[in-house]
Amino acid sequence: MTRLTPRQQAVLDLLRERATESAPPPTLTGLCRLLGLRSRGSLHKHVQALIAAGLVEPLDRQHGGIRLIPPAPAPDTLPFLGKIAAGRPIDAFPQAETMTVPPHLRTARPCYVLQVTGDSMCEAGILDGDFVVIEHRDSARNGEIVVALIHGEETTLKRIKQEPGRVTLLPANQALLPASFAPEDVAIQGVLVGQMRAYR
Amino acid sequence: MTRLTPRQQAVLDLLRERATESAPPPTLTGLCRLLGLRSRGSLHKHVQALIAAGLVEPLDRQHGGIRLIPPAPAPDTLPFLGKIAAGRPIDAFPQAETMTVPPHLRTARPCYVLQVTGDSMCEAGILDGDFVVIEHRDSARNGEIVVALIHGEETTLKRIKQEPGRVTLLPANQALLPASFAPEDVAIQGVLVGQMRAYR
DNA sequence: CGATTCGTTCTCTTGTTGTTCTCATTATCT
DNA sequence: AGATAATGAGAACAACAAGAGAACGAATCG
Repeated sequence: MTRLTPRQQAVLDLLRERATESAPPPTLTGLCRLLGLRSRGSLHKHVQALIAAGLVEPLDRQHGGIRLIPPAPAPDTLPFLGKIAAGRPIDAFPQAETMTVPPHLRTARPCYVLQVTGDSMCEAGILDGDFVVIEHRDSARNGEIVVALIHGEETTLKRIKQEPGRVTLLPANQALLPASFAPEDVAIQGVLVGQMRAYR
Repeated sequence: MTRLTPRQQAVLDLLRERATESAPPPTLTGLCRLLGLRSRGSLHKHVQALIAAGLVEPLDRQHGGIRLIPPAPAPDTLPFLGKIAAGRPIDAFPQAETMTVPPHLRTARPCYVLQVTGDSMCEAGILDGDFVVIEHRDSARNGEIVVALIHGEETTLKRIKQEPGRVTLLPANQALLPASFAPEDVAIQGVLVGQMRAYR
């Protein structure tokens, strides 16, 4: 497979950008306006190149015109959403960056990546600066390490213990103490499924 | 192979610098501007010398947007050589399996992947079952975590401390003790550059 | 039915790319 | 001093990317 030209890459990026929004797939004419082009014929060449490269699939003609649907955006790249610390909310990046993640560090369900700041989980082998892969879901089993939103404000990475009428978040650092909350004060935002660290 | 001229080395350095960024490979004209040159023809000679030396590869798309890609563009699959433990040699797989590794967990030099068994490095955040990315080289700086072959028999993962006439391997587990050897009894097989863990 | 919009195909033009060539300048070595 | 290599400028060329625009068939809507 030959490499993409810069323009083809731009078209692909735009398609992937629009894919996340719950909007209908754009038409050729719509893409032209988004790219500032005035000729559908020119854009058609780029799209055909993307189809030939297996990066995009055309949709059958149903509602007036053929529309393009972008494919699964590269299975081993996940969105990198920002940093997480004990006691601070997530510093979310405005635009989603991505990070490539080995398949065995993630699950088949939607996942995302955070970078840990702080040593609240150091005894569990999660150090300051590590990257963690989080499976996005809103419930967890006891003993799992979760991303928890407390009081709608703070987001933290802790091991969870759920009892009737009480939720306890346990750090893995002897210098820190467990904290208990009412179940309605804790919202689970994901469960730890993988971890990575670079030594440099 | 003849030596590189100073100018060729400068071009190579610049290409390697730009390689880490996720930007598209530069064009000849772009490189000219970066180097302060006004003639693509002159730069072309240097690039051809680098290609002849096998240090750089041109892209296959001929005529019309050929760009230069620096060598060893870090394929994201590395050989997975087996398991490593404190006190046992590497259980090498007969045929090399491979594992995909994110680019930021490895270096530009040759690397491979091992799986850790045992808890001898647990206080450094490396637990039983973790995967470690090792850069293949035969020397290390003090304080780095290395794969060391002892007496030509046992292979272990430890933090290294090299003194005149003595090499000490320090585990990161209070239950274990450091071990000192003569320099000729310890062969460094690689240095830790990355680590991964799957929770499942 | 006609009007509109869609994808598709085609030609033409423009700009940029890598490539090759000649020539001038400078530094280094014998 | 003279020879050699390194370096750069600049011109010229063919190949390609990219866009504009026209034309065609098919499908939808009023």
